[in-house]
Amino acid sequence: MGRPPCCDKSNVKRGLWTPQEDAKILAYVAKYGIGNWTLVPKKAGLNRCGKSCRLRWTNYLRPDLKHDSFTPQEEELIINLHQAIGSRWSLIAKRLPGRTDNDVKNYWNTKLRKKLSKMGIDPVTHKPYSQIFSDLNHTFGPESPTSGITGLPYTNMILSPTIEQVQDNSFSMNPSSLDFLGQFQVTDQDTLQTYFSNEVTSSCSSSSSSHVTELTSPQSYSCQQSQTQIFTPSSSLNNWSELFLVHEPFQSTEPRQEHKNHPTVLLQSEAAQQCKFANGNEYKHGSQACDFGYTTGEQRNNGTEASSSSVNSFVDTILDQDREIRAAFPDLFDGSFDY
DNA sequence: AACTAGAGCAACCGCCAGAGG
DNA sequence: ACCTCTGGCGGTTGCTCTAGT
Repeated sequence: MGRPPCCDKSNVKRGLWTPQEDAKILAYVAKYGIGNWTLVPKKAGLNRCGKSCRLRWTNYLRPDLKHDSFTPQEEELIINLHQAIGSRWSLIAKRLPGRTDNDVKNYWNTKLRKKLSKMGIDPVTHKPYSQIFSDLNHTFGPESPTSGITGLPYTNMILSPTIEQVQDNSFSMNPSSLDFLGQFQVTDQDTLQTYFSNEVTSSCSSSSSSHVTELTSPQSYSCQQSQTQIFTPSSSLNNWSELFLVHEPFQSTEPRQEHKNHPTVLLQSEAAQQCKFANGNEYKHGSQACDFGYTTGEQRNNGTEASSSSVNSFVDTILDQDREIRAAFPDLFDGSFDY
């Protein structure tokens, strides 16, 4: 019944490969080509699991692999593709000749994720942290039955980490954490505006004068509007869906109501703030250009009506983004892509 | 010089879909 | 039809190296 096991897993070598073992794999492939990996250990004289041999070949020994560092163009492509299709590393790697899914995954986990976090962008959702906090304000804010701060003037009060938490990186963005809500304080928006305006100002001004082509700092993004706020907490959401799962029950039953006498902080800027890579390419998330933060009610009145992400359902948002993703990367989808 | 923390990366783990027996 | 394996994949671990103290 069934196939025999490929190897005795308790009796195979594990750990790092030696040059001698690599040579055996290379010799085997040169002689027999790529085929049944379960036969490789036996034919090549290796005391390794066939699966391990395959991994060694695909991730390291393949002659077409690049072993040099990632270029800025590759970085940008990874970020764009990750935004489009998530952590489908094999698909992303197929767009990067000479790179494996393991390479791309490692590079993302060690470099790009931190880089985006430092730039005030959540690497999971590719949304600016400010928008996430803004969304949270509408989830746990005055209109939420769980808020506990009802009765406070709505205009300037927002939920936020404390300045100290941001400064010492002790703030956790994991909504599943027991301490998650406890980290928030009710903060006067003006205070935060003052605190973060310096950061935003320097970011915008230096980006406009910078000619660097590598994504090395927040200065690599430029923002074309000035009234934005960037949060840079120490870590990102572990899982964006967790936030929606928390968020959805409160917003799905009834549309969010705005207090006419207290214009609210908008969730998204309708005049989509253009965020660009230093090389001039735009960085977009979802269906709108990258939005670093709030606009005020006054701005809203001067522009078009805001489209709050909490007004649209999560599913609608996903479907909208899906359409754009398919348009941007048509060859990544064969028509059978499902959520 | 010794120690520590963090970064980088190779390798492993566990799951899944499809295929073989 | 059922069971088990293979190949592929994403997530995670743990080792090595390096920079900082």
